[in-house]
Amino acid sequence: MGSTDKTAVPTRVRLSRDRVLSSAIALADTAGIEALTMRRLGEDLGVEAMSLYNHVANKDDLLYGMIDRVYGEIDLPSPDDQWKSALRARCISFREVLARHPWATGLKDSGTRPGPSTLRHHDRVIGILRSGGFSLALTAHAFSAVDSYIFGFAMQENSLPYTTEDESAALARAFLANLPGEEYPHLAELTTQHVLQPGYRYVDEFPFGLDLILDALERRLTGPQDPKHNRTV
Amino acid sequence: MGSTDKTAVPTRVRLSRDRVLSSAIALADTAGIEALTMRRLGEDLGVEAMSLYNHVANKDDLLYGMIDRVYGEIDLPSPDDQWKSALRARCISFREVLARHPWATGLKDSGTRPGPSTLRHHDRVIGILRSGGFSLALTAHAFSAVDSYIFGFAMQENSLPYTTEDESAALARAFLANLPGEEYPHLAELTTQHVLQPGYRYVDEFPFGLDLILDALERRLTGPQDPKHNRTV
DNA sequence: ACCTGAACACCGTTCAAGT
DNA sequence: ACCTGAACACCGTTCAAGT
Repeated sequence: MGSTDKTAVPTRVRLSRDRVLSSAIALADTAGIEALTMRRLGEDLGVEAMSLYNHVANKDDLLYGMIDRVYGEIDLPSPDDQWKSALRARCISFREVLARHPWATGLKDSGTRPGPSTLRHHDRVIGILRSGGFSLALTAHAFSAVDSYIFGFAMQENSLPYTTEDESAALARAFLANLPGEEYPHLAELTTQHVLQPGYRYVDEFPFGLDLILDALERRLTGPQDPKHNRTV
Repeated sequence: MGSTDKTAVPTRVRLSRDRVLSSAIALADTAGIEALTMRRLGEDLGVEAMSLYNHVANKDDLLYGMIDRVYGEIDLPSPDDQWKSALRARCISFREVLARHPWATGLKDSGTRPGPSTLRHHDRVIGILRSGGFSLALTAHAFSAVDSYIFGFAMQENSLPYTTEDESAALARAFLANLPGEEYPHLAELTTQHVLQPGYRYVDEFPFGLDLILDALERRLTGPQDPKHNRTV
């Protein structure tokens, strides 16, 4: 329509890998990963599904690209900061990113084909620990422990069937109503006396476990050497 | 063939929800969760896909049933055991179960519709912590921290592209060959100097993080009260 | 070089029909 | 009560054809 092109054809933004990835992430964020189909993604971009294959090799490649974008969103702490506060900030940012992109939590492809943002991120985290005095073995231990916790927490958080606090309470109440309390007394007690108390939000559990791990790592680092776990290289 | 039935029709084992679940788990274990389709599952059971709908409501219901079976496989420690060793044994069993059924790790449905085995398991874990002297708040903290770690570890373990130690080394070597080492020096160092050292297996990282968390929980339990995290009910 | 239409081999699920 | 065949509305992906 109002195009000043000499051809009367409406100017169309060219497709690109970047645009495909951005649109795919937006779609997965808003409609869920199961809504991300090549046909629907093409529709969102005003293009036939088959055109996407000019910019991504296949759907797996698309998912790899999306995952690398997610890693790129995590705040990269400066390597000059003190290891504990730097790592803590990075972990908090990581969880927020995974909450923003729930579909990314279960995607197991990050390990197989890490993209440039993923590699940069990993290198920085390792560097922070090494600068903080961690041996190679303790660095591997720490990285594994911390990221396992974050991934697992995000997964549990995402698997909760509610989003708002009100919904949460309503569902916990419904859950409790169906629960044979005499059969599961401890579960019933924890639900009524703790989870259903005003102000409870599962996400608030995150810092407890994170600080538990970080404090324990600090103790392993500065305290007496544990020959079982903290052998030097 | 050799049937002693009065009808000459070969006796066929009747379908049942139990048989459907067992067959589905076996299929997912051996061929991967993406191979678990209603048609393929029907084939394995010698039946048309549509017959399955007489025993499961739909595919989601099938997955719920499978998840509950998985929870049923976790060793339930006796509630009379000391909390730390009981919880530790349960965590080790849990990780083993998830390694046996990798498809169960990413399934987020456990929280939404817990089955009887899942409820029994949760009730027992909560009971062990409560008997060990954990407040309700600390019980919730501990449960979340420990299970986040286990789920996340299993996810990372399952996302590794190899299974045997030799494969692992070969792939790490290939990874390293493609890695621009000057761009990611810390990642390159950790890979060559630690991961590629003989005898390294990622699964061996598990007890480090687990004991890190359990020791820290014990300290929170017996040590000076932390008003931020360990408030009583 | 990039986009498209038709086609292929799949999905989960429904429904009426069989026994 | 349980099983089936055909059908529906989807998938990811290929391939030759268009521009």
